[in-house]
Amino acid sequence: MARGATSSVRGDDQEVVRRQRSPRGQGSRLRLELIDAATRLLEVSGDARVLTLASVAREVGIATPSIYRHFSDLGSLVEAVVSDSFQRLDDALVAAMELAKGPPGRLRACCTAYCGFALENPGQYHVLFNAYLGLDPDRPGERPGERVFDRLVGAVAACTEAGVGRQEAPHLMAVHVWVALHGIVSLMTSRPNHAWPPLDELIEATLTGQVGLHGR
Amino acid sequence: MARGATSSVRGDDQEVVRRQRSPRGQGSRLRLELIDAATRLLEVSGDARVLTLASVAREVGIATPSIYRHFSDLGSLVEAVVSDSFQRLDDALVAAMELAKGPPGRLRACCTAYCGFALENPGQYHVLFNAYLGLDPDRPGERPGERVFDRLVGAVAACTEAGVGRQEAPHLMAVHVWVALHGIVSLMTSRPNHAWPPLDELIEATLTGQVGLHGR
DNA sequence: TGTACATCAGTGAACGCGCGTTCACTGATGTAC
DNA sequence: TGTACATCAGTGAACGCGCGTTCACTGATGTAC
Repeated sequence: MARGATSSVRGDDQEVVRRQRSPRGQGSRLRLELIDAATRLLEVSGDARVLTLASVAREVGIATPSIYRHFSDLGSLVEAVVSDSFQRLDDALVAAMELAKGPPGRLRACCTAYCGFALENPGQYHVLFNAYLGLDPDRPGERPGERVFDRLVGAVAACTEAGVGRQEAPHLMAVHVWVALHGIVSLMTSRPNHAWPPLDELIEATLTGQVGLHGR
Repeated sequence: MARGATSSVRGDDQEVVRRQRSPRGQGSRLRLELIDAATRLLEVSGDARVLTLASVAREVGIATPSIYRHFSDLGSLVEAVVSDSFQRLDDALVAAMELAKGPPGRLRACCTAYCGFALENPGQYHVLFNAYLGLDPDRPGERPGERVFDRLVGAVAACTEAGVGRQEAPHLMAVHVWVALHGIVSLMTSRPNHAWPPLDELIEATLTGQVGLHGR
């Protein structure tokens, strides 16, 4: 029986030592490893409600109770994962926009990066934007992902200010773009067998139809 | 201890007899009750993976093993619920279109009914269209909800044939409309605190931008 | 009309499993003296 | 330089719970004779 042993063997023949203990001052290393492991598991399941402390511990290679040193419960671990994921999504949008030129180019880059993140990390994206995050809907200011939406508003507004595209309320046009992008990535993920047009055509149709952008 | 008793009392003072047994030939009544109960529970959770046989049995008021008389496992119960829900969504679309006049009116009615179903039954809608239905993505022809999409294609095609709206491939325009509608209802459900424009404006913006329909 | 019997719809008890949570603990390592 | 000790990072055992699944069963009711 491998239980209680200090090492185990994985199917791929790689010996996995039961995770080396962090050196003295660096107990918070495990914290980061826990977030990483939970992120990987959520990427597979796409829902925080099926995540268990036991599975996270297994993924990291520690005993389940060790998690309590770093997180008071599963909820706060998930919270950490979610805020981390939102940050990486936002970073991806900012990085993509920095590389692009001109307001329409930056809006296009923003949309492409948004879809890219969602399609490369469908599970994480689903955790971030599905309805069952376990948020308190009554808590005021409880609007996770609002910063991401604001990037979109900013990118649309820059077009409007530059006289490119339709001269309508940027906030409203951004809503139209957001729902379209969300619909694109959600359905492409959940219906992979559907006959989808190429992603950039879907994005372009959205920008044309909702912001009045034309051509690339 | 109430366990094993033949009745229990609900909080609302209503005595609930532990469900009356079906008369002889009508054992399949429980089958329908199970589907109903599972539908209610899925409406709350929005994910088939957190549904349990025990919770369904509790909801109906029977012993858990009784479910096995009607469904071999949780999966086949969920399958029944899903196919039932898809049917009701499709029925809703057809009914709405029958009441409307003219191709653009029928397309609008179809979109409105689609969103109506999703916003009135967000949990069910989420079960139907999220990625984690547990479908085998490799099984050919495994495209649940395709019939619903085809309604949209038909409604768009009718407009095109009548010379209303943009003269482009109906199938492609229907894809654009579908992703937009899905995005609208998914995000409105998951971000109820967001400052959403009225639903019909969102739908109208989609029909204008993607099908070239103007005015109501 | 009466009765034995088959069938039907559903139950109760039991089992093993994975989980969350608690508790006292271990054992390596840095540090004070 | 040596050593006692505190601290830090993480463990193992135990518990109760809800779950899925099995099994032999119960008891009402329709039916054959």
